[in-house]
Amino acid sequence: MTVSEDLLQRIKAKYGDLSTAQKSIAQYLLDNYEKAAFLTAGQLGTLVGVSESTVVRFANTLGYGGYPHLQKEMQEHLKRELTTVSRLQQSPGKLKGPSLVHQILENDIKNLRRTMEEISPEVFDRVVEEIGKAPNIFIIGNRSAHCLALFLAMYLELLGKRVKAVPTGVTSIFEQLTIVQTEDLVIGISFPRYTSKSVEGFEYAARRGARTVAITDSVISPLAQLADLTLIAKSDLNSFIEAFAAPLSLITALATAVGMRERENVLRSLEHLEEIWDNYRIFYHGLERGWQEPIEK
Amino acid sequence: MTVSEDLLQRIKAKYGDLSTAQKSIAQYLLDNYEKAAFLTAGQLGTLVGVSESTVVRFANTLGYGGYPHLQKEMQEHLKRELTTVSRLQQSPGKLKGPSLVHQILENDIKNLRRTMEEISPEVFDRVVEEIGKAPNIFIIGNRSAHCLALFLAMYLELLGKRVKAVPTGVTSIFEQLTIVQTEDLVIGISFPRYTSKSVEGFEYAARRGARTVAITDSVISPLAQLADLTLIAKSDLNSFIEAFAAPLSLITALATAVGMRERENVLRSLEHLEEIWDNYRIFYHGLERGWQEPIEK
DNA sequence: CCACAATTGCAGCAATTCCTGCAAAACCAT
DNA sequence: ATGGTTTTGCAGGAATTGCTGCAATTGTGG
Repeated sequence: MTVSEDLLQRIKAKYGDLSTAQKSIAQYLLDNYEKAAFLTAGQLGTLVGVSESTVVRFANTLGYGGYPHLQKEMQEHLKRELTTVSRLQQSPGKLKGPSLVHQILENDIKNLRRTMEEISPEVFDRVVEEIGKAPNIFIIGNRSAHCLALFLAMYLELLGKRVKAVPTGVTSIFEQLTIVQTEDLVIGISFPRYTSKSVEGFEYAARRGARTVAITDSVISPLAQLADLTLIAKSDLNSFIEAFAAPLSLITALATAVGMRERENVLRSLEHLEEIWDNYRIFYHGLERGWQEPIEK
Repeated sequence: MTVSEDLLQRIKAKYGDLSTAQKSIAQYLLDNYEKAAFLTAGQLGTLVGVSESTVVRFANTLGYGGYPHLQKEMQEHLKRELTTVSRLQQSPGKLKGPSLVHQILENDIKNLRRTMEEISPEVFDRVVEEIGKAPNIFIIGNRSAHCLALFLAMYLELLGKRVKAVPTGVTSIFEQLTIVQTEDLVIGISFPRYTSKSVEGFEYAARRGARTVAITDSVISPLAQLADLTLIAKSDLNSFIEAFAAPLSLITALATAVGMRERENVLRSLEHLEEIWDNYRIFYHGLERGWQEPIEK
């Protein structure tokens, strides 16, 4: 816990006693430990302009058992930085222990970051294209992913698309997919542990020649193997429940992008909807906020 | 640029040709490269449960010159993630091409952060209590919030609770809520622009003397006024679509906490479910991972 | 300028990590 | 089952990386 601080503090504490060459190493570490964490003693030495031995002795001076020990500490520091929200680190004694809520929200933040990192804007755009021009859209999603499927379906419908969420229900997925045609788009949403019905349904659709998009958690998911286009959203689960924030966010982005693509149509049909919503009092009227323009600084 | 994609793409390309042991390595790398990047071949092998040799051969199969080469690639990937994220953090929305996806995911990260700051662990715990001891639970959620309601309902059901998601459907919310009793718990989920049906239904339940919990976006939301307990999840919308990542994450945390509260019961009923799942082949079997314990340090 | 101390780099040795031949085990299709 | 193929782990040698004695260098105060 205080491990990462240790490194910085050790350097600070001993900095005065260090020799010139060692000071330059210390300097480099403070500025670039995210690079240094991966270097061998020799490489680090060359980079800083000192010999390998000096680097080793530097580690010893700081009180480490050897260079590998120092290196490990840098790596821990790095890992910590990756997974922890800086805000939490800074906020003082406010939180006694990282409560469960915090752990889970933090985990979802990590998933979102990672998703952001791995998502390919090109693929994303092409998916938006596909959704835009597809005459019919089928969305496969079972169990927990069904909620995601419904969400996507609902918004695409709002945007004037012909959409059908296809869960296993009264009729099997296959039956519901018999009407799929080659121009149609099938979006499969599935995360570990992938439900077999979803995989089979998706496979069936692919074999029938439909265009296929997978929203899943990794390139090696069974859906990704079958799909024309794959969008990755991370969903590391560290409990028995899926962490679906990232997939949901991705789906939100998808729907938004589709909306942007056909701005005119969408605005028109939204205006129309507003009227309906108003007439039928769909929304609560105590706190009506009205339409909000995309703001954000 | 394409360096980091290379690793993923290589894995995807060769994944089919890999053996079982190698697949589990691939799996581990995709989920945990931030840890794997620091490990030696031997350590990685031990962690995944295969021999060092298999790890080395895995690297070769992917086309790398050896394990160090593969390792270097993971490190590059990691470094990239670090720098990208910090860049994104520092200048939100100021990127050269701030793609829509990034904007939206980033916005959701912001929502999660603010939710994390504003959530009260005490209230959260009390809500968990309430859920735990309630004989029946009703979850009100309409339109987009319906997905959230379904999600929560599904998991609570999995945990052995008597739950009913109450959307406007064949019968009105009121009709569905006539059976509510004073010991029962009603959870209302609603975000701007609050659907009137949800507010009215929630109000009705409150007047009937049920215990009430609101999951909503602010203390001044109509639901919060009526509820015994209120959980705040931020959902700043910067488009016509709600950003529901934070509420979803909060709900995930809720369900997890409830699960933890009754660990024994839950584990027992999960074991039972595992059997059922297995017998009926609910999950896809190519990539079966089995039950994973909550790990993380 | 000299003597002495501290620091540095080299070179070779020690330790770790990685690679590969080989036999046992697992798998698979008869 | 059975024979053949593939996969796996082990063991030991190869390569890399880290450590340290020693001599050269630098720096310093007299």
